[in-house]
Amino acid sequence: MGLWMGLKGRFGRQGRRLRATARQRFGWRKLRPGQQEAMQHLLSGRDVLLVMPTGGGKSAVYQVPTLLLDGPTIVVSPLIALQRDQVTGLLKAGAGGAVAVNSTSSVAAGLEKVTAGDAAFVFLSPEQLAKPDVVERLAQAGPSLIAIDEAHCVSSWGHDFRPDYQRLGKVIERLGHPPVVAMTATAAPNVREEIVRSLGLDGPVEIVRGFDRPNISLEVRRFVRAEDKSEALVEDAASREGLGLVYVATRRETEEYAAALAGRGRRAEPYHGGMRTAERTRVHELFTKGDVDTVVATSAFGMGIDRPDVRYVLHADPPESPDAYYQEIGRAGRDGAPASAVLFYRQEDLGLRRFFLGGRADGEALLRVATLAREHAGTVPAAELAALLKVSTSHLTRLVNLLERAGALSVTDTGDLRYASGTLTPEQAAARAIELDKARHRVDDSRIDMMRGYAETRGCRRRFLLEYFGEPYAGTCGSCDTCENGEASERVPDPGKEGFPVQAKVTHKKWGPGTVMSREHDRITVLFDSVGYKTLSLAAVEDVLRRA
DNA sequence: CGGCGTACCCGTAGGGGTACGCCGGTGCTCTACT
Repeated sequence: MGLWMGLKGRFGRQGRRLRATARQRFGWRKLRPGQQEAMQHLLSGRDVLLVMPTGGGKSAVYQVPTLLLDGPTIVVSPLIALQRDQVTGLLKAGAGGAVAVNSTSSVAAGLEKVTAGDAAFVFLSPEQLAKPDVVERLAQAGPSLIAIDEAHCVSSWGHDFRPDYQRLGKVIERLGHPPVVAMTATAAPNVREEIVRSLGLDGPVEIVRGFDRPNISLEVRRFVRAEDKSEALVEDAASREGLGLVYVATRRETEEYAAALAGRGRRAEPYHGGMRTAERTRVHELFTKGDVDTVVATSAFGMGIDRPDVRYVLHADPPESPDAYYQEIGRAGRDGAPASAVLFYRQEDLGLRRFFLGGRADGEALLRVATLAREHAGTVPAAELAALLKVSTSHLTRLVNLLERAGALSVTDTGDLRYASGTLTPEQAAARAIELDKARHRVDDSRIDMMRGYAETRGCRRRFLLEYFGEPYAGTCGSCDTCENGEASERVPDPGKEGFPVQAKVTHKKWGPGTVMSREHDRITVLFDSVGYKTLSLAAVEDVLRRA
């Protein structure tokens, strides 16, 4: 059956058309594993969740089918710079018109191109798609596909930072829900679930390829004193060959480390979101040309960077989750040659990440939004409510998202709000919204705990990461520090066939349902729906945990 | 959450101790003015 499907997929008529289009219009002589499969699912009308490393050819998955379908493909992309690069690339390839619709040029003129049929690809930010008239125009153009680039942003940016990400599900519906492909380079199982839920994907095919990056060696170096850590990092970076990245947590650190490395005779440049655009562009170009040794950056440097020969990615501070960490180290060694990822770790440095998670939702404000919406018979324009409450529209969007999930509010196609529940009082609605927000906070917190788990594990680090992403990994990798010093092999877990094997569904007395993500010889880590990741001692687990 | 700078204490000279407040990431968009 599997073989037959494979043959049918490879030699089918549709497959031939896809490969011919890829060759003739884009000059790609071969499709990579997973690409054709994803394309065929899209052509047959299925939604697809595509998890592939950067450089793995995710864009091709929507680009090729677009040329076989009527109507434009709408691409949701988080950064204007990314949109620009993609448009330039498509225009150069001459693969149908492409346009980016954003605040840097006339939105009306861009949409005109789309309705006139001059653009097979339209790139937009979620913020553009928050405008009902923009969505209306796109709907009229009869889109054939929707592609969500960097789909993990739905989860990592959608809650507070860029709340319009949480509204994309509604937009997809409004656009008639043509086949959707959500693309990302990393996502743990609960992040994948959130992407699917939030976008409202309909029975999506999940395609995961190239997750393990065996050419990247993994190492964690632990420190007690901050000074020792930074000295060791500078020493390490200064002695390395080739192009590299150093990730830090604050803008100030980018300057400090870059200066320290420059003092050691390295061509080092800082990069962060607070720099002037021209300066950011300059550093980006130096990196693209390879005219720099090390870029010292906050998380602002990443999406859209594309060099195959990054040899090392050092972290002066841990990121907020293994997802973010894997994304950042995944920028090393795309050429397949050996590369290293080293985390310079102090437990205290996780504190800043906990701070960045931010505070709890504003209960007062939630109650006021709910109360005002209910007092209004019918609908209220969101802008009016924002003015009345004296909050920014993005803050209001955040509150509305929570109240909508709590079942108290609904948002009309034109962006107006309506109190949707006949049974919930505003007080109950606010209380529910607060509970939802708390739950998300618990899960985010647990991801920081998992980052600590990675840094402090004495087992194989690669196994830790891959199991975190839901990919069972037998044995040890041989190319991380714990494998090399022999500790990992002493700690190979028993497979746990009798008790709680990896991927087993379990139920906890207090935390409810979850999935076993990893085992060490004396403990297991379980991903719970309600509270995120919890590590449990096997000795103490019998009374509280059972197989579901 | 943790690091860092500042003010202040002590008690008579100078610097060590501590308490307190502030700061810290990611980008879209729209508006006003050059």
